[in-house]
Amino acid sequence: MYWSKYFIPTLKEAPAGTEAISHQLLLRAGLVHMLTAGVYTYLPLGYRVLKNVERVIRQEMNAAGAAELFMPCLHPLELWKQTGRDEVLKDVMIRFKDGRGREMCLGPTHEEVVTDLVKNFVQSYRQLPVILYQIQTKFRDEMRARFGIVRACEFIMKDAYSFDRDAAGLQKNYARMETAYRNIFKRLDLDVVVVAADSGAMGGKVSHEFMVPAEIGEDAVAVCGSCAFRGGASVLETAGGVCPQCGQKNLAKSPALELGHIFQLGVKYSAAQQALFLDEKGERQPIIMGCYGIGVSRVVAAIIEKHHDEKGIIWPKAAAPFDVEILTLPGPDDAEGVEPAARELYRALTEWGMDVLVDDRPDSPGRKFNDADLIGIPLRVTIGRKNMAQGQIEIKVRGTGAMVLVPQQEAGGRIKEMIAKL
RNA sequence: CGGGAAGUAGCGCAGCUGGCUAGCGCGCAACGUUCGGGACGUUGAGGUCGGGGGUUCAAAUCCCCCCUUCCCGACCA
Repeated sequence: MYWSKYFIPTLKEAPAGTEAISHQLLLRAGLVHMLTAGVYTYLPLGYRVLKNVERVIRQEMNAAGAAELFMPCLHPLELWKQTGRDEVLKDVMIRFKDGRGREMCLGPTHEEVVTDLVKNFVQSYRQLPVILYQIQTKFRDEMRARFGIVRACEFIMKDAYSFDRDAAGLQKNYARMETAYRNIFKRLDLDVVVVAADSGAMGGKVSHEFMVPAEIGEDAVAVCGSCAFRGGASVLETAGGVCPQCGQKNLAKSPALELGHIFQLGVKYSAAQQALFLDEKGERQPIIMGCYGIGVSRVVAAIIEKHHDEKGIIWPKAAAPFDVEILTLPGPDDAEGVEPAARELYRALTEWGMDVLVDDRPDSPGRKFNDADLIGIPLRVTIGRKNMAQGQIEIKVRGTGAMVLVPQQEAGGRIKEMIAKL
């Protein structure tokens, strides 16, 4: 991809009224644009990041045996009345009447819809277990949207639902999902704390939240300053400031962002919606359910919150919109062949399967360097007239600042090696 | 939904105790000079001063109502 043909509207200054670092960098790096409070457009670069996060999630979900589908966001309110959640969630639900006068809502979550689906197709224990998931837009009428895409009215969520014949099956799928979640966050370089949580309006008895300590967090976790211990905020009350792992009195409360939440729902929905199956004895039983959510767009904000410096974003490899940015600094007549060298390297790297962005804009070096730092692509390859006169190309790692000069012919190979090490 | 702050060019802001043609920086367009860390010069385009009402000879500026955004709190599957 060539920058001059792409669409990356970077900003020199942070827009007024932005507080969170991730919010500022999302806007400054040209990743998102606000339409109205809590409603954002994902610009090409931000959309690439979103798709990368989704890819990681899909891979782990598929590996865990979940099947992807895609449910509607437009729901008849009638369905929600079956579980009474039209009342429970009425404050966050965006409701309206359609042209025929039917009461409708935009889905804030999908338990009712997926349960309705499954009850149509599952009649026997032989058809269980099954895990379904989707990555889809959710709508919540937040009274106070906050911190850019951290808490939005329209956002992307991965929601999975497990259906089992018994409690043992649920335990198994629950554990499987927890493992998948740990893998997902690890691959995205997010150091999550898993804590037992309240199930709230979702129902069920057991639930766990996946939290990442972050300044802008609206929840809290306990963090030990002396060892690697991290735990739920409740530890602070029970342990009274003494770390349960190392015994030091160095336990502190840290704000944290909730990125995922998994629930053992039991039969709350299946019973209310009559999602029943026949067991071996020929008796009708409600399906045992679990549900598993990840705030995909919030994960994007969390990654930025955790991976940036004063100059901009430092993308972890798995989320980065591109693997490599080639930055050209040709002279007026390009006697040194900067542009041809960039095109050749772009071709070679792309053939090797890398995603490459070439900043071919005819702008000043300062602007191009600063934009490169801002958008935070893991490797920056500078092809400039001075180094090219010596037949050399510069490669710099965004995260560490490590820089090497290599002969032009070896650049492709070196980049490949360096990418592999990230 | 309670409390606070703010809306002036695409972005960041000044002007506001009423007074000349609404200004600055960035960005944008053209030309020239530059060319490894947000270059320089010249010229130029770009505005319902958030909206409505009122006071006044005169309103970006004062008063009232509304809208929007941000922050704190309540809420948050």
